[in-house]
Amino acid sequence: MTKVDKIPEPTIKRLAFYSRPLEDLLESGPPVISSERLADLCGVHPAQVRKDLAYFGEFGVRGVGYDVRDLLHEIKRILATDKAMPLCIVGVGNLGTSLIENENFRKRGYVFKAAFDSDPEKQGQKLSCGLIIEPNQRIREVCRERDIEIGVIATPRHGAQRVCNLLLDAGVRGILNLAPVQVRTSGAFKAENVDFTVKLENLAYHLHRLDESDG
Amino acid sequence: MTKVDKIPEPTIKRLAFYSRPLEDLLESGPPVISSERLADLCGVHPAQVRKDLAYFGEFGVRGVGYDVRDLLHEIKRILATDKAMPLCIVGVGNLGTSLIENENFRKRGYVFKAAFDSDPEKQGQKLSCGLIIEPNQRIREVCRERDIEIGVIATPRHGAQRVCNLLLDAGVRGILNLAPVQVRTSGAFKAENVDFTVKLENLAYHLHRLDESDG
DNA sequence: CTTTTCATGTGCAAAAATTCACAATGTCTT
DNA sequence: AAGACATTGTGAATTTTTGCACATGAAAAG
Repeated sequence: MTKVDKIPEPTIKRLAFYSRPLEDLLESGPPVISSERLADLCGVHPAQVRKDLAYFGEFGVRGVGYDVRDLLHEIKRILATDKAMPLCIVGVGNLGTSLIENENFRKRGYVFKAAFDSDPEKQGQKLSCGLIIEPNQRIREVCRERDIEIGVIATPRHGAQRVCNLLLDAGVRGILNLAPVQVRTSGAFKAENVDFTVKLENLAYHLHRLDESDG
Repeated sequence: MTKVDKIPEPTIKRLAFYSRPLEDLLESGPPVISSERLADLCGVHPAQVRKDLAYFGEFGVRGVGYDVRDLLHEIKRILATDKAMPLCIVGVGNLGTSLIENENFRKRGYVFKAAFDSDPEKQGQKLSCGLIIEPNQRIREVCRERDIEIGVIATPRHGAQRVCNLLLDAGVRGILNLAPVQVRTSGAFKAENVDFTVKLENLAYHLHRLDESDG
């Protein structure tokens, strides 16, 4: 299907970037876009855009550019966001709630099918989306029942690895971890860690560096 | 101060990773750690750890390893998390609230000094941390007054770039953007974008790929 | 005091990712 | 129908990042 076996990881990340402005253009914008313009909208190099897309086929027309509708469709197919993907969340605090209610998740086919929390106070509560908060003990049973594919961890830091293990044991194949630890998975299971503070520390480093080189 | 002028960007990211297990070890664990063990805890290669650290000095003792306390201290100094860093947040929804109340931010010296929202309903409300939600029109005035260094954007997608411009105009030097767009900055200003759905799409791609190669 | 042990720090090689530069190839104009 | 023009797709060059392999140096043991 694809030209090479191994697609670079950064390419996958950028495909998701590319889809954002394409969605806007689809609603209001010219029906065709050049690699130069798309690159500019995403803050990357035009050749990068072309090379990234070329891994998966020849989607463009020389001298013209890429058809916005077609390209978006292709990217969604590649990233498998054209199908519904059942998720569950563990940890229904502020962060968890904001994810469950997040528009962008639903819009891309990510549907929360279950919510868990270890706090007995919260268990049994009904969320705005209709889900009932279940105790962590039921992770295994419920995930198998509802064919959950991806587990989202929004617990405090110290519970995260334990929850991760529970989820993998429950047949979940991927983990999105928002607790500030690197959770570890074995074998074919994949975990993505999102850590806001890492990004902040990055900013702080660069700001601080500027100060030093100035003074 | 440092051995080379240009420190690789991935190195900075990893320094933040390294600090996580070090904080745990500081509380309960051996006072010394080898690059091998630290690498293992962070899921990277041991030589990578050594090389990353070596950019900033010789922190280890040959034949022994790194003193946990010293190393953590050095990393915090490098990342400038040893000083308080004044933040503001724009967009006090679920996500915004969860950030303001986030323990890890405070623990690393990131203090929210102002909160803004464009919704008149929210303006004037008092948050649990004591801050009063201000209208976006006051961003310029308040940020200058309180010497805000970094602005966190937790608005819906479409307002993000406008808010970013407001913040930069208000003298903020870095942006942490949590809306699913790439916000653009000019000159010395730096923006970090955090997009959960990008990570999910990454997971989805890999899961889907496994399916295909199986069947 | 010498030897052994162990893990760091680092020059160098390999791998990965990015960018360049241009041939290929489509559309538009006349 | 032919030439001008624009933009893709891609091999080659460059840059960046990672990993190897070993000399180096500190501590512990004999």
